[in-house]
Amino acid sequence: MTDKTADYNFTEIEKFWQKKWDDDRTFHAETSSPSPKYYILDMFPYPSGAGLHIGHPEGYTASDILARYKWANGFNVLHPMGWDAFGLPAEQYAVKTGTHPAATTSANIENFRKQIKSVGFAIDWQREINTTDPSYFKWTQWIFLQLFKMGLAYVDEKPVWWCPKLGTVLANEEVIDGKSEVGKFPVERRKLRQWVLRITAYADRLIKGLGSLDWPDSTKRLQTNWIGRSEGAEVDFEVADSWAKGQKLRVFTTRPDTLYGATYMVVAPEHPIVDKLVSDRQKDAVAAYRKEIASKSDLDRTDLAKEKTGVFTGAHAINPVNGKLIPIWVADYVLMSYGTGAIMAVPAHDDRDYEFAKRFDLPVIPVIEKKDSEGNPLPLPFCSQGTMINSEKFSGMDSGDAKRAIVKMLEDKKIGKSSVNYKLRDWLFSRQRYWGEPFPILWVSEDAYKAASKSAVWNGKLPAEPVSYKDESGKILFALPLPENQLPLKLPEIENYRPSGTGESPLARASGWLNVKINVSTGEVLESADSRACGADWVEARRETNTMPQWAGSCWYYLRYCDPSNDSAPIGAEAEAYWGYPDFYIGGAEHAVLHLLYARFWHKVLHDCGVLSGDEPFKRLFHQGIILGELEFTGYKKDGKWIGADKSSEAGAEAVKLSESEVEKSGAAYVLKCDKTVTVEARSYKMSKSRGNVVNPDDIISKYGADSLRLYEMFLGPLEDQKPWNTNGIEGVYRFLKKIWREYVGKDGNLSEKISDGVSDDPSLLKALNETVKKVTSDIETLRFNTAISQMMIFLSALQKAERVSKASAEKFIKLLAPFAPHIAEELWARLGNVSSVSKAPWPKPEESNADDEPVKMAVQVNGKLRGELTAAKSATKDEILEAAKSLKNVAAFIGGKTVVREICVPGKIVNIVVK
RNA sequence: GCUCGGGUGAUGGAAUGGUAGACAUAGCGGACUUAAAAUCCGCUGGCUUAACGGCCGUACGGGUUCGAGUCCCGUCCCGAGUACCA
Repeated sequence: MTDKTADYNFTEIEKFWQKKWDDDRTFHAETSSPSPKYYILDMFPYPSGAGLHIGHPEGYTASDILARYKWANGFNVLHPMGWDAFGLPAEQYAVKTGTHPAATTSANIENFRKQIKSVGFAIDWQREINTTDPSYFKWTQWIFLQLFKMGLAYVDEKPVWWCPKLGTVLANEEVIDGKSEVGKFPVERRKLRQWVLRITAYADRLIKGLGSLDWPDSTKRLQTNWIGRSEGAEVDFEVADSWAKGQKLRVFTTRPDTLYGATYMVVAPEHPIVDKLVSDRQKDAVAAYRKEIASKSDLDRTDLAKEKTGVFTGAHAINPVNGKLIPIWVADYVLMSYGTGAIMAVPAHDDRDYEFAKRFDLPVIPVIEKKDSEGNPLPLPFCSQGTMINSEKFSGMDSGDAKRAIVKMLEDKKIGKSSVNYKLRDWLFSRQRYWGEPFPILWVSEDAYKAASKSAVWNGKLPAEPVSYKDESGKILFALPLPENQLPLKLPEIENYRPSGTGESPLARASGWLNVKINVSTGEVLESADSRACGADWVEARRETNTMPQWAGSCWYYLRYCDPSNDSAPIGAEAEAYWGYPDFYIGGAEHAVLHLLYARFWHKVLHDCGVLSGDEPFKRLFHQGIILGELEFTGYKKDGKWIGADKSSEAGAEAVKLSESEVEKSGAAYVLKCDKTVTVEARSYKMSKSRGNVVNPDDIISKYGADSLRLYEMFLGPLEDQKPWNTNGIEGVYRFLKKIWREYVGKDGNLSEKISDGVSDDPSLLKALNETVKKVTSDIETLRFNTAISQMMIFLSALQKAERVSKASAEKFIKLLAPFAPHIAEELWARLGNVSSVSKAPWPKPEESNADDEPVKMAVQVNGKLRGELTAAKSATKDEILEAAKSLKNVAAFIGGKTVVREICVPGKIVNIVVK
């Protein structure tokens, strides 16, 4: 313990115990432990230059409470921390200042580690990891090679989001409303050679796997929608016109039951078949339309979505079910990237087709009928199920049955088949940046690739289909994986971190690193200029200049914590067998689709290639809600109407005068006790630098201590809710801690005289303590920390009122407090005479009371309205309780002169007497 | 538009269908103090009553129930996600 000061000197206490936990490695988890394991994972932070945000300690405190609670329950707990340290900010800083991103990163990590330690988390710092450490990204690269080998990584020249300002491409997920997620810069479409991961091959498994997971429903739904599986059919339509005889137009539809209602077809402007379809007469119009669309960014295309556009090709298709001729149009509301890039349009039963048909005066034929609750037919268009009409032999059928019947007919006639489509696209995996993991790939000629494929070095390391592309000079280059013994492939030192602007990363400027020779029999790599690289086996090779996106390192970090220094595998078999995967994973909901989907994908891949035994990484997931800034004044309302938007508003001048003194006095804008008809409106916003409402955890810790910060963040409200910060509110938990201190520590600094061995506690104190043990235990299990803290506050009031307390009870309470406020708990635990850490002391068990004569309070209602209250023994019979209830003065008054029709008595809860 | 989530005192929030507002903040009053801070005690949803008590009250309108903040139907408002995915 610290020196026996009489005051609650939180700064000294917290420093002392943080150092002791560090020195003693109190929270180090051994893989060889005989105890049951519990693995608690936080989403690791990006160590930004801005330092710890007030939101970080929220999730970390929650997981820390759980970790400490599990330690106290005899578990061997893995609660690690690490750094997701590749990323754009450090690189942008490098572009500006020339500082190496590694230097920025390591300084930021230092700062983050210091800040996180100052909150007093029970973290196993022996297992700290850093995604930018070569011993870590060696395995990120190794995993990429597994993906490559399995044919799940390929290159593709395709339109991608290019951000000129950032000089890089971005993933779909990183583009929000036509702007980059980072920096909010405009983006455009560009065709570039990119690495892509075949996540779509896992689409079904990624949906199915969700079923067994203990995740928030909303997150499961988000992922399911993101993958966007839809079942339907592919149908071939023959083109009727002479100039396009024999052409077939294949469409995807989820509603084959509406086939008889198809009155026209639409192909995407980019669809290659358009050239073949277009008639001479429509040639110019179609060309003009396609040009117009091509010049538009996707943002414009979406913006124009209000009014549908399109143009007739001049061609017609034959509806395969009824032989009718229907016109084929080109329109940008059909996307080339989904389905087949062509649709059959059924305006009667699709909103978009209906809108288009109305605009261009195309026929609308209803083929399904449905009536509302009053028996009136639903107006067109409606997209639900119903009874088939206008559909020849299918008329009269239920549309769901017709769907199956029509698909079967199409399959029999071989003009269609059932089919599944996904919204999910393959994962664009390369970035034109410096500060990321380099791809362990060399580009070589076809001959070199063939030679290498015969060598034992690459035996079983190459994909079934070689990955290749044609460079600007027309030469075809093949992707040859770097032999595993040459990992990690480190980044070269360069002077200029600016993107090359041509679509290549700054790595393209590191010519010594870039251009190498590789020995196709031994796999050795040397710089091009190296004189040792001579002989027939040595061939020219160029390294891949792209780097991996930031997601790569975070896709598997949870595995590395289990075995952080293993240099022969990403995770060893023993570590995997013992730790398995996180029992509990907590982090923000903003990662609901990206990180959490990518990590699941990699996990399944690693399972498939035999590295892992399990198929899903995160069995139990929880999202903490974000902490918003303090409530801010937004304006005044009078009789429900806005009378002033801000303090200076003239319209609200009178109201401002009325309330300003109150506002001044309380120092908070949202207090109103003025004119009753005037309300002050306030709301809270996300914390941001520009708004100036950022709360720095360091300031809170120096003013109130880490224990207060932890307690307050947990007391703020339910963990999963968004909630506003309120610096005033922290006074409450700070007072709570000071009160505890005063109950335990006397004025002389010794243990309070109130606490002594050998006294027996007052029954009411014992009861309060027992209730607190129960409530705190169950609330930790269910992560309801706010009510657990309330309960401890209730116990403290009981303790303050008691004249004496036994040492045993005093210790019990400290054990309950320890996960929440570990520093003060350790200090008081030590002052109570204990030598080892309170964090390892066994968790208190509630004592079940058997006393039948224990009095319980019950409410008494007459006709459902509360009329009185009574106290009865726990063992009292219903009759006894009812009699007591009826004899209550107020109850008697309400039932007097009336007939009792029913009596409800729930012992221990409530009595309700129904009278007439 | 669609899909979720949510509307409870001045504020953050409590309430397995069973005494609405626990706990805390802010406020008011009091004790201690030369004073302030700190600390302790009391009050604090609205209306009504001298008081006991009564009436109303969980966004709004209905319903189920002995009993509804909680369950069901409809409406309004706020927040999040998503968007021509055929």
